[in-house]
Amino acid sequence: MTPRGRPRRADVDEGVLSAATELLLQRGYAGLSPDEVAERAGVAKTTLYRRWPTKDHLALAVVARLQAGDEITDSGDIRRDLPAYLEKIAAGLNRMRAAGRGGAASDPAGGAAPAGDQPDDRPGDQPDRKAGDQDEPDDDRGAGTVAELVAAAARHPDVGALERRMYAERNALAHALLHRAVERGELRPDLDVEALFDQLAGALYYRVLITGLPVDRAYAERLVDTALRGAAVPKE
Amino acid sequence: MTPRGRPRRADVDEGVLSAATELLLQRGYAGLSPDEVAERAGVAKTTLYRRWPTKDHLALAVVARLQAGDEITDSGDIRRDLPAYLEKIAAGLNRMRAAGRGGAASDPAGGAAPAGDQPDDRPGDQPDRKAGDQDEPDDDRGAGTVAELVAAAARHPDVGALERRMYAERNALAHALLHRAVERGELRPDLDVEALFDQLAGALYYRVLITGLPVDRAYAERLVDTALRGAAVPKE
DNA sequence: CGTATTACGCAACCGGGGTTTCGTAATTAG
DNA sequence: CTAATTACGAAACCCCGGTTGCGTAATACG
Repeated sequence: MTPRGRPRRADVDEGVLSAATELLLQRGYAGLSPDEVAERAGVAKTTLYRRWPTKDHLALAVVARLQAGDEITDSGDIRRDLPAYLEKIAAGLNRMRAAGRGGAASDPAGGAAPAGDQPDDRPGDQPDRKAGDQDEPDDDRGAGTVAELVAAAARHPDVGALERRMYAERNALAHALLHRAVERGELRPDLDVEALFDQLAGALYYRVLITGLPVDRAYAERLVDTALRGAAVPKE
Repeated sequence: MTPRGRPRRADVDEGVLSAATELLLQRGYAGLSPDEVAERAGVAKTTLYRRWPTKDHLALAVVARLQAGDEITDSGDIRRDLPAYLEKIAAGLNRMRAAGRGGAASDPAGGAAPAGDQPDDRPGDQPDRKAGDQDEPDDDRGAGTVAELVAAAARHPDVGALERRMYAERNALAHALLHRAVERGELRPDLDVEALFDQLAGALYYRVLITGLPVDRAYAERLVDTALRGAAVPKE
C-alpha cells in the first residue's frame, strides 16, 4: 500500500505554491513563469512539471488554495443572505482583479473610452502595429486571471473538471440556502433554483469577464432585487 | 488625404481571414497557427502581423466576421422575443462549441463523471504526468474559442475594447427591446433593465464557460420564465 | 525625374512553455 | 545486500508566437 520508489519531498508543494502565488498576484498570469517559480522555490523545473503538468494546472492550484474556506451565513432572511453571498463571490473576483503592478493606477485619459469612434471593424488602422504596443495597462491584470482560468478549463479537460468541482463545492451552499428559503416560504415553491442561481452568479461573471464593469455590493443588491421581484408587472 | 506610401494589397484581409476561419473552426483555437494561416493565405508572416498584431486579434476578427448580421424580432410579446434572442446568442456559442475535430464524440465512460471521488485537492495523484496526456477530448474544442476570446480580452486592452463594442452592438438591440416592453406595459415600469439583461445573458455565458452545461431553447425559456415571474412569492 | 514613405517577402532570430536524457538519491520487496 | 522502482536535478532541446533586419516593390510629392 505504501508507494514503491523514492517518496516525494513533502515540502515542495508548499514552497512552489507560495512562490507561484506571489508571482501570480504581483505580476499576473503572464508573469507566472514556470522557470522563475522553480527557481524561487529552489526546485528543478522537471520536478515542478512532474507535479503540475501545466502552468494552467499550477495556476488553478494557486487560486483554489487562495479561496479555500469560504463560508455562508443563513440568517433566515434571503434578501440579506443572497447579496452577502454574491458579494463574497465578487470579492474573490476582485481580489484576482486587484492582482497587477503595485503602482497606483492613475487612469490617464478617462478609462474605458465610451466608444465614440466610427465602428470601423478593420483591424489595422494606423500603419503597422506591434504586439507589445498597448498591452498591460498597469492594472486589471487579474481580471485576466479569472479569464485565463476559464480558458485553461477549456484547454485541459482535467483542469476543467477540477475547476467545476471547486465551483460546485461553493455553489452547493448557495443552492442549499435557496432551497431552505423555498421550504421556509420565503420563495416560490415552484421556483427553478438552478435557473435563479445561474442568473445571479452568471451576471457577476458576465460583468467581470465580458463587460469589464465593476461588481460591488450595490450591484449585488440590484441583482437580487430584480431577480426576486421579477420583471413582469405584479398582478394586483 | 490619400495615404503616402505603398498601398496595402486589398485582397490580403479576405484571404487571411478565410484561411484563419477555416483553421479555427476545424482545429480550434490552439490549431490556429499564424505560420499556417500565412502559408495558406499565400502571405508572409510579417504581413500578417502588420495587420493583426497578435493571434488573439486575428481570432477576434474571425469571430466578429462570423457572427455579423444578427437581427432581432419584436413581435410585441416579450415572453416570445426574449427566449428567441437568447437562443440566438446560444446558437453563436454553440456554433463555436461545435468547432472541433470532425470525428464522432463517442463519450466513453459516462460523460462528466458526477464527482464521486474523494475531494483530494492535491494535484499529482498518479506518479508523473506529462502535459499532452489527457488534453483534447476529441470535441468541445470551441467552447474553448469563446473562453480564449475572454482571456484575449483580458490580455490586450484593445482586443477587449473591440470585443465589448461587438457585444454592445448586439445587446443594444436587446436593451431596446426590453425598454419597449416596459413602455408597452408588459414589464414593470421601474424595472432595472441592465440588471435583468446581465442576468439573462450572464446565465448563458456562465453555463457555457463555467459549468460547461449545454444551452438550448428549453434552458432559455426557463431563464426567461424565472426572471419574469421573480423568485419571491407572489402577493395575492 | 528623384526622393520620401509605406507595404511586402524572406530568413534569421528571440523568449517562454514544455520535453528529453541521463546520472543520482531514496525508498520497498525479496 | 541486491534489485526494482520512483523522485530529484541539470542541461540540452523542441515548438510556436512574435520580432528584427534587410532588400525590394509601389505609391505620393516636388
